[in-house]
Amino acid sequence: MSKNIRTYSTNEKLVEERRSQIIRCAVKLFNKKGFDGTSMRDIAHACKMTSANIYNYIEGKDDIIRLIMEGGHVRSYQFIREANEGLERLGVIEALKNAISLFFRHIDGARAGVTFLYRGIASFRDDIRAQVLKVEADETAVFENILHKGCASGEFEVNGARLLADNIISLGQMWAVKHGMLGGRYTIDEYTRVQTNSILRQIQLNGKPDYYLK
Amino acid sequence: MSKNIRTYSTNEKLVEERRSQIIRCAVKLFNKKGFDGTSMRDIAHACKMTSANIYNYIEGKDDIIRLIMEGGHVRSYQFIREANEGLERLGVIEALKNAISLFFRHIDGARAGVTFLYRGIASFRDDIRAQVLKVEADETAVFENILHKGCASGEFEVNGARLLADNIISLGQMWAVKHGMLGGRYTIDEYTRVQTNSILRQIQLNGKPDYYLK
Amino acid sequence: MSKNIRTYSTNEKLVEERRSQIIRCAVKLFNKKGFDGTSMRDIAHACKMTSANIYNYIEGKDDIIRLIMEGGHVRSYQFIREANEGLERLGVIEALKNAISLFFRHIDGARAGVTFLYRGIASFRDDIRAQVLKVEADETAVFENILHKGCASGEFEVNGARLLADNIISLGQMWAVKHGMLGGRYTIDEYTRVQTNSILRQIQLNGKPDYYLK
Amino acid sequence: MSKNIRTYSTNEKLVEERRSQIIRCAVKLFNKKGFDGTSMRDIAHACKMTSANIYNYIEGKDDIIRLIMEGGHVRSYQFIREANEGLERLGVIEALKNAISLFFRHIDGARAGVTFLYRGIASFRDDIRAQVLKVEADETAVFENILHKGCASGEFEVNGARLLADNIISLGQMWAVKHGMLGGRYTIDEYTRVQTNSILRQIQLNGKPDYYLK
DNA sequence: CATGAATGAGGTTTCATTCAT
DNA sequence: TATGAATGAAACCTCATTCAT
Repeated sequence: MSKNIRTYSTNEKLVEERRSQIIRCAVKLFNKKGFDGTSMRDIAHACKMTSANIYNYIEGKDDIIRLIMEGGHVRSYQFIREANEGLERLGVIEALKNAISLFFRHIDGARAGVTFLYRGIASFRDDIRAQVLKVEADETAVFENILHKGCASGEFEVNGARLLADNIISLGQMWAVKHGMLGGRYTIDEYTRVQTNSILRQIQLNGKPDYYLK
Repeated sequence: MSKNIRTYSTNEKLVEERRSQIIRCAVKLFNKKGFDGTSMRDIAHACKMTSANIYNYIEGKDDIIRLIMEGGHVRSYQFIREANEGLERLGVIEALKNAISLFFRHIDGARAGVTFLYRGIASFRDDIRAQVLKVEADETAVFENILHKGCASGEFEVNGARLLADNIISLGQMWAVKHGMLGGRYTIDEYTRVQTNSILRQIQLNGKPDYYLK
Repeated sequence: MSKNIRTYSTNEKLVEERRSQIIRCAVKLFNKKGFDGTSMRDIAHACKMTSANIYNYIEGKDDIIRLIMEGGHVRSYQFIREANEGLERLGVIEALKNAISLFFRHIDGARAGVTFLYRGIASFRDDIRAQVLKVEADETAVFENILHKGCASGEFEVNGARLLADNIISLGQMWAVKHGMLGGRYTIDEYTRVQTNSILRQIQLNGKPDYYLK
Repeated sequence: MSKNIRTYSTNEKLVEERRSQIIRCAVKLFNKKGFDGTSMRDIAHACKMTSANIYNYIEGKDDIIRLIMEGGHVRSYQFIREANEGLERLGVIEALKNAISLFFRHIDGARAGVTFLYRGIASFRDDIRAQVLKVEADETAVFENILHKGCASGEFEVNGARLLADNIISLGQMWAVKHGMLGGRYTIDEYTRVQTNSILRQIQLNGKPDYYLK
């Protein structure tokens, strides 16, 4: 439970439960109608509470953004941890494939939140925006790191590791943001496989162009 | 001038001028605070009119979205025309490079509008959303078409032409949406060159992996 | 309580109470300054609510017209029922006198509402206007019916029953609309008696011109 | 031309012409949408002027009410003059019939204006309302006067001459206000004849109940 | 004389939030 | 803990009116 948001309840369990209820409903509505286009009444209605009651669990509408963000960050850092762990365990090629898979699955599990953060970021308050960007940078660093390591070992040949890392992140976000279109054509696993192939092609494994493709 | 939006002015020149003024200011504000988070007063203040006067040139706030969209579409279809023209004139590889370059420059010339449309699309009214998606689909088709042609002639080897086309579009949008970050690291020309290389690598020109890279 | 108008309150009693409060104040203001000349703030001020709170009980300003109308219609149909009942019980002459008396008292009990509806009718939305006219037609039919019956039985001699019925209705409305002038000269009972005499004189009871006058 | 309303024009002819144009259009709109529901733009549009230009001929929107009223008064006093003249020339019965006929035709010739004044009167400024009521009182006095004279000479037997006079006025106004309904059933001449008969029946010409009916 | 552009004031309505219960 | 009533502030938009041309 975020300790930084005022509560009138002392029952942590309940606070947790209500907040997740609020966030779940709010995110959906925000994605449909925008943050300012969604009223507290809308949210209250969607999560079967009264709007007055919502204020027992958050201080104000803006807190919902923070909660969504924090939820996303927990997942993000879990992804980062697991990906880095993989890098220790596996060779760079496998580590990259592993990281991509983890990342895309992480995104897929939080599509609504990712979409909201991605779309809304420009209009968030400065401190919130900074935090979101920080996490995105940390995620990007995971990939950049793997790419650098691959280059150092001669296994990859990349020019512009940072940008390729950015691209990978964007492909993930694209899955969330454009899911309306993509979701009809691919499952997350197919999407992961095809995009992984494309990425691997870009790291220019001369002479062994296809062995890594399943 | 969009003939479909009510005006109380009869001076076409002025209407054009005021509308572009309105749009220019509005887009910036929308990107900063979101559509619903931006008030007509904000816009009026930004473009040094009274909010009452704005209503001499548009019917309502929603029209601003339409105007932004229409402006974007004119540019989009110009890109489509030029890219298709290139495809007739040039070989597929050059045609692809040409299309990418045109597309990225098109995006760069309308970054604010693209960002707004891209971010806000989910919350637009159905008819507007449909139009925006239609144009995006037409843009995507340009790339898909080139890729198919290259595959047919044996010059490309792509699996998943449609998705690669989607990716290219997304890379363009990324330049607009993440310009805050990317703009500091690359000029549009550098960005174009690096991404073009990455894309070309993905079309798997076996045996001639680098001749096309400048 | 009108079930067709949106409320954010769940307390029916309160809704009833607030709505009647709103209507009572609104009608007075409408008659003084016209519908469009009266602002929601005016109304709110008059009934000691905030204008925002009014919207907990009605959907919009137009609903006030509907509520006024519906209140009037309940009374109108009560008059119609009672008058028709009288026609079954009494001879035509007594039935006519009874109906006039009932009608005038009905009008007197809702003077403000009648005045508003009568004056404003031309500018109401089509559906509302149609309803008001329908009720007025039903009221007129009551008198026309009595007059026809009297003619059939030979007790009355009227040429133009329908117009005489219209006239009776108008005399009633006149009591409401011109009450500023008439109210100083007559009580409703006096007004009723004098007008009843005039009406009875018009039905031409040959040979017995005065026996029915008290 | 009303000398009391500011003009920027010195061409009396033009002022007269423009004002009558304005009034003619405004009255129609007022009756359809109410005074406050009609915008200057509406009026300007209806009389093919610009709203700015209207202000060359009147000081403000309220002046239109005054102009309508003044136009009506000219006609009213013409009616009063002619009716009184008739009373000198004719016997009371003929004078009454003459006055009714004149009055109804007067109303018919200015239906829109009468309707507007009748409906709007309650919301006019005090001085305007006073003037309208004054004229109505003068009109009423014409009939009251005839009725008194007829009673004095023994030709009439009326109890409540003033109220009967009021009724006659109301019947005339009814022709204007309810013309939508009545106009379909009667011409003004038929309406006049039937109502005249009804009125004459009320003055109780014992023994000669019908000789005056055509 | 007539016009089009412009605006301050004010209209209706919504909303985030509070508070007594 | 949860609720329903209430509200100040602000949103979009319209209008009567002015003024330079």
